[in-house]
Order: sequence, then C-alpha cells, then structure tokens
Amino acid sequence: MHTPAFHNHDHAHCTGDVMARAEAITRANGARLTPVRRRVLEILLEEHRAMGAYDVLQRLVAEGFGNQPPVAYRALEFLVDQGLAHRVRRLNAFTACMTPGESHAPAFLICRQCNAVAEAPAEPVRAALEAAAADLGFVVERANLEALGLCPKCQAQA
Amino acid sequence: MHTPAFHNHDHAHCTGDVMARAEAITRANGARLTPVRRRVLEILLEEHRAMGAYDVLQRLVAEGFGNQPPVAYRALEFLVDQGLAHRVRRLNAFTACMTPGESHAPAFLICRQCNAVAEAPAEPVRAALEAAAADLGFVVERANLEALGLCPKCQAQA
DNA sequence: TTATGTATGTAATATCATAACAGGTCAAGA
DNA sequence: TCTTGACCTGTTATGATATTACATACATAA
Repeated sequence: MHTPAFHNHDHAHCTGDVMARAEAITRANGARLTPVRRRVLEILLEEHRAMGAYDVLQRLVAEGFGNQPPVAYRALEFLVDQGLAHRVRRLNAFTACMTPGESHAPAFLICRQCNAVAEAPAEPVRAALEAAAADLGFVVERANLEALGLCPKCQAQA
Repeated sequence: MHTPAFHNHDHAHCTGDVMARAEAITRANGARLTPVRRRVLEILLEEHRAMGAYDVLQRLVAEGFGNQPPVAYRALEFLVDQGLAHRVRRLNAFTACMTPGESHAPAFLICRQCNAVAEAPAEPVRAALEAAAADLGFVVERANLEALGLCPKCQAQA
C-alpha cells in the first residue's frame, strides 16, 4: 500500500502545491478549511495512500482532536464534497486528490497483490460512461470507477 | 429501489432464462450450484433489486438455511465469482446479473432520488478504462463502474 | 471405503458508518 | 456592540456491514 502512482515523484512538492490549491478552492466555494479539515487533508497527502476513516482518526487523536468516528468522517466527507479527496469504495478508504480543481473523473487502479492504489486520468472513461447512461435516459452526477488488477511491479514478479 | 432497468420487461421469463444459464455456466466452470447458492440467486432474481447481504440472509433463515452472516456472504461471493451476480459497492449490496455468460463489464446507474439501480451495458467504458490503465502499465482484471445521478422518472419530476 | 477437497453451520468478533444532541465559534446585520 | 443564525466540533450511543476460526457434513474419486 505504498506507491499511489506506479512511479516516483517529488512528494514534498506535490503536497505543498495541493494544499495551496485546496485553500483557493475552498475559499472560492465559500467553504471553510478549518484546522481538522486541513489536517486531515495533510495527513492524506503525507501518507500518500488510501486510508480508512479510523486510520485518519487515530492520527487526529494523537494530535489532540476529537476521538470519535464522526470527527474523521465529517472532515473526509467535506474534502470529498470539495473535490479535494476521493473515496475508494473497494477499500473502504479515502485518498487525497492529486489534481484538485481540474475537472476530472479519476479511475482508481488497485493492485490485488501489493495493494498499491493509483489515480488514473479517466476523462475518456467518464465520457463513455455518460454516453452509456444517456442511452437509458440517465444523467450522471458522480461516478466511482475502480479497477482491480496487477500493477507493473507485481506483473514483473509473476 | 424497484425498477432495476428503467423500463418494463418480462420478469418471469428473464428469471427462468437466467437460472438455466446459471446452471450451464457453473457446470462449465466445474463449480457446484448448491441449494443455498441456487436459492440466493433466485432470491436476487425474484426481488430484482440490489439487496444487502443481511436482507438475503433474512430470506434464507425463513427457508431453513443457516442464520449467520457467512452463509449469505459465501453464497454471494460465489455468485459474483461465477459472474452470476454483481456487487454494488456504493449500496453495500448485491444484484443478479441479467446477462450472465456474455462477457460484459456492466456499469451501475444509481438514482439518488428513488434508489433505482440499472445495469447498463458498458463495453466501451471498460475499453476506455483498460486503455487508461495500460498507459500506467496496469492490467485490469475486474472493475466496478458505478454512477450516481438521476433516472428518467426523477428527472421528469424535477 | 477411505482419503481428499469442498461446502455448510455456528459463535464470536472485527470493521465501518451514522444518528442525535450539546456546546462552541464565527461573521453579518440590527 | 450585541444579537442572531449558520455552521462546526465533540461526544454518546448505536447501527450496519463483514470476516475469522473452527467444527461438521457432504461429494467425489482413488
């Protein structure tokens, strides 16, 4: 559960960058990036992996925030609503969005071997999904696109 | 939570048809469609909606099968593995596959208003997803494609 | 028939998530 | 400034979902 994209990258940079954008986005939405919410986003960025709500909660407790599940769930829900985080349902987990603000419909690629999770750009996937839905008269508002399979490293091993 | 496709259809026919195919598929796979498993599939077909594991379990209990969660979860997992049912993660629920045997990657369209769930044909969606994954060297084995939005009826009301 | 793999039943527990309410903070308008 | 209302946080309690572990039973083939 470690390499969220299947390659290396400048982690410190992407974290700072995302936090700055998170500020701007919430302000633009008239929403408040309060201490808990900010901290949860930072934690997701630091860990850089899909985290369960209770994992996040443990970190919050250690830092003096409330220690009951709603504290974590509310902050996470807020981040998801703002497009700053995503929920990965197959893992009952949450992960920071790496490209907030850009309209995007990420697909999550989950390695069944090593549990790495990558966020893949998926505009064409979303477009195809909307087309399929339109055929049935259905209008898509949100989508969860999750794939289970093998990441490059684990393919190599096998 | 009632009209799994957003239109009417011959329900009795589709049920019998699917059960017959289920027999053939499991036999072909060298798997056994035991009484519990068969019954769970029938229940999913009868109800013709996404059902939680505990809903299914209740039905099983009423018919004299074991009354502990693993009874339901194991049968459901079997059906999913055989491609006879699908898991809808957003709803923590399971639904019978309407076109078993045909290789397909269904997308689920979930109405946020009335909770109707439709299974949409989504080969193009899967193709797009596999392409996006391939760009990162990832091989897709299974996918969950779930969209939240408004079904035709609920659009009309609004 | 006996050995082997597989399926089922059951108890116990782990994990994930939300409802409901109390108290606190903040900012806008009287 | 004071009040008001909206929103945020903390906490209790509980509900909902899912799995582990182990015992028993069944089917199949050597």
